[in-house]
This record gives sequence, structure tokens and C-alpha cells, in this order.
Amino acid sequence: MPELPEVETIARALAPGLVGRVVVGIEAPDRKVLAAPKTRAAWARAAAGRTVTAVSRRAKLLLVHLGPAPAPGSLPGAPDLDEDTLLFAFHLKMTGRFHIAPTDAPPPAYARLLVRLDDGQSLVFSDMRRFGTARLLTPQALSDWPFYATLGPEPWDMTPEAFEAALSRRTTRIKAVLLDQTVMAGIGNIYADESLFAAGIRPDTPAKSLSAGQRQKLLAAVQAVIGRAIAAGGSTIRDYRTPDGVEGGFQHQFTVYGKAGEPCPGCRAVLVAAKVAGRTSTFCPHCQK
DNA sequence: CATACGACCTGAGTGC
DNA sequence: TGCACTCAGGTCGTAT
Repeated sequence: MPELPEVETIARALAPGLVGRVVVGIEAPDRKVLAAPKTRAAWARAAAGRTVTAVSRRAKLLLVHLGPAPAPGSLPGAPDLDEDTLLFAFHLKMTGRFHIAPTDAPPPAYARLLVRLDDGQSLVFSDMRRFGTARLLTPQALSDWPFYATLGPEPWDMTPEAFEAALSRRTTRIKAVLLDQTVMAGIGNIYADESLFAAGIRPDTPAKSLSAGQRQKLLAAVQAVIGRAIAAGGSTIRDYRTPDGVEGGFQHQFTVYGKAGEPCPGCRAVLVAAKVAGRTSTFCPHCQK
């Protein structure tokens, strides 16, 4: 699913309906989504009575911030979840979606986790392919989570110097480096292909063989592409929607992603698809070197 | 340590 | 209509 621009769009759309609401219950029709803690009881006990204070994003994670419980502490079982503040950390993986829907309405298809709110609405996390995960944790536990702790900077926080250093020591292909969340966070298959086209770089080029100028151009391309995608509300290929069911708009600006066999928007040569880093990659064999 | 690749799931689309 | 097959926005565990 969703890469950085889609999760950012969702976070912005969810905030108005969630901030200030009190969690009155949790339901998990599919326990597989509960990555930590793993029991429904622990989720319900730790979250109930807490107020949503903010909705944010880091990399492709959606974070829902919760304030103190009315009567914190003293309950047995999971003392670390009696902290003043907790977070829901959702990873949407390929097909995760969010909905805000009336609690008394039938749940959306593939509903995996439902957060009942005090205004008669529910935040529903749905996920057809069941790759998505939800965590309920303290700010400290979030920082200690290895996936979170090893995330690289957001694209606009990446400095040319750090990008140069990361690429110059990698032997693998540049596409794999862009997809590596520990180098820079938030890039997935769509935005990797779009950025590589914008920078005129083939996806299978070894990272360390790029020139300094090419690396500079690539970082600028990533930042520009991600920025334009956020402005367009993300990209809808199939499943992605905002919580209101609205599609993104950036798919109409794709230059190469999903366009193998079509003419290159720059030179009209036929765009080519190849497997790079295990992912289908589309590029122009003429414009990208 | 870095890299490569199958596994995890369910469905949509294609071709026979 | 049915079946077999391929592909899909991401990460993780295991093998090399």
C-alpha cells in the first residue's frame, strides 16, 4: 500500500475526527493484527478511557497519540501500559485502510481492528491481505522498537552529505537502496521508480557507481516527487483511499510507474519493466543511464 | 555485516 | 463458467 505520501494524507484526514475523542472500547475481529500486545484484553484495558491528543506519521507508520487514562496505574498484567501517554502505531503494509464510521453501522470489509469512540463513531483499520499490524505502546517502547529505531531520516531531513555517504558505501543497486527504510524512510516501489526517472538514473545501477552529481540530483528528485505526491493526496492504484473514501490524485502524474510498454514522456521510447530488488521496476532505457 | 530471496495473505486480472 | 497462473503499494526471517 501506502508509502509516505498516502500515510501522510491519511494522518491529516483522520486528525479532525479523532483529536479530542475518548476511546470507549476496542474490538479486534482478527487477532493477527495485534502485533503488541497480543491479547484483546490488554488492548482494551490499556486504551479505554484515554483521549486522542494527536495523529501523526513517521516513515510509513501512522501514529495515534493517547493521553493519560482517568485512573492510571494499579492494574496487574501489563504495568508498562499504565504510562501517562501511549500510542497506536499502525503499519498498513500493502492493503491497510482506515475508515471513520458509525459504531452501529456494519463494519467495512476486512475490518481487523475497531476503536470505539465517545461520539458514536469508530476508527476502523481494515486490511484485505492481513499484512498490516497495530501496536499499542509507550513512547519509550516505540523508540526501542528495532524497526522504528533504525528508520532513516524523512526525505526532507536527509542531507546531501548523509545521502552521499550512504550511497558511496553500498554495492547494491540504487533501487534497493531507495527501498531500504534504514537509509531514508518512506519510499516504496512507486516513488522509487518515479524518482529514478526524474533523476535520469536506471534502477539497476550500483549505488556506489553513481557520480556525486547524480546522487545530488536523485535526492532532489525524491524530495520533489514526494512533495508533489503529498500535495496531490497520494496515489491510488487499487486499494488506497483516504478515510472518507477519496482517491489520491498523484497516479495521474505518474511518468513511468505501471506504464511498461507505453512511450516515455520524455523521448517517446518504449518504457521497459524489469525485476530489480525483487520488485517490478519500470524505466526508460533511453533517458535513464 | 551486506545482500538476495522466499514467505507472509487475499484477491483481481488474464488466458485457455 | 471454471481453472491455473501471475501479479500487487512492504517488511521479515533465513541462507549465503
